[in-house]
Amino acid sequence: MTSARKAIFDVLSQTRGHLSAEEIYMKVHAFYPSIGLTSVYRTLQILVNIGLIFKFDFGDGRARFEVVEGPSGQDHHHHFICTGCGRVIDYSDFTAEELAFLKKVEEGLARKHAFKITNHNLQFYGTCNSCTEA
Amino acid sequence: MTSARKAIFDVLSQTRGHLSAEEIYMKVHAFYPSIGLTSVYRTLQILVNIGLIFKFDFGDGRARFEVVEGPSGQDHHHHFICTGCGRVIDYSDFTAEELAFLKKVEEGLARKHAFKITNHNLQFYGTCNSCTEA
DNA sequence: CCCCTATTCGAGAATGGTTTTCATTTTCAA
DNA sequence: TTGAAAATGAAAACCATTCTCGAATAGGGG
Repeated sequence: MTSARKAIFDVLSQTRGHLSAEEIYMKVHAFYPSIGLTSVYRTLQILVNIGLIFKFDFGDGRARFEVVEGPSGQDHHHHFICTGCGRVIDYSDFTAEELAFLKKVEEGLARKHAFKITNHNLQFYGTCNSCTEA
Repeated sequence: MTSARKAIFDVLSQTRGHLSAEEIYMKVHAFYPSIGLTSVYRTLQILVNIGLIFKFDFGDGRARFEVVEGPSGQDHHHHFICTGCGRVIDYSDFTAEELAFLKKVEEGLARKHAFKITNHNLQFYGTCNSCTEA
């Protein structure tokens, strides 16, 4: 891991939530001015493949990235996306029920189709507080 | 709803699974040759907003569309995406457990943040049978 | 320290799905 | 029929992402 890659990973580790490639680029550029946008994209792809970060699509045309952070998905959470204003809120309750449910699905998939699940992504859509009022 | 829009919706209704905008365009074009790709994109956006179709992103750079088809999500299913070959397989088991789990999450979100959930999206990632062997 | 080779880097160009523009056509109510 | 509003298609624009390629860098022997 080179210094450029470490800088990108550090920014992701130290920032909570949903950064786009360009946002990451600007944050890294602040203290590592020689960084190029190409390297950001390249590094993000590597980190996703390694399994250190997640890549999300919230429907606004640009990918978002988050550190996995924590062994065995301890910081695992879901996203609620407001279809009114596009705001994204983390949601991490009901983990026990979720794990039980997901385990069942994984077993079913493995048994019926011989699929090996490594990851999942659950997103909720709806309207947030202020958008419901308006 | 105009004839062009009906043609697009009909194609989606009569085809199972995961069509891209261009695939839809080609299918509609076969019996409605005057259709333009612009109208396909425009109509798809309208149908998504109305709530008649879903829009998915499987990570291959193009959006996929499916009819909602059926009141109160009766044909609801999830997607398993093979990270090896990109294949997408529908999965619709464990609906009872899922509904119970999702209901809890919706209640939690409504209580804690005053969010109103209208939809959700659950995707699984992993390797399919043939990719695991290879 | 210094080569040497493979890897990584950044700038700019290219890519490609999607959106915008805009003039034309169609719709539909009066 | 008529006229305003909505819808249409072709082409251009858009823009996040990827590709290209020559330069810079890393890092393991000598």
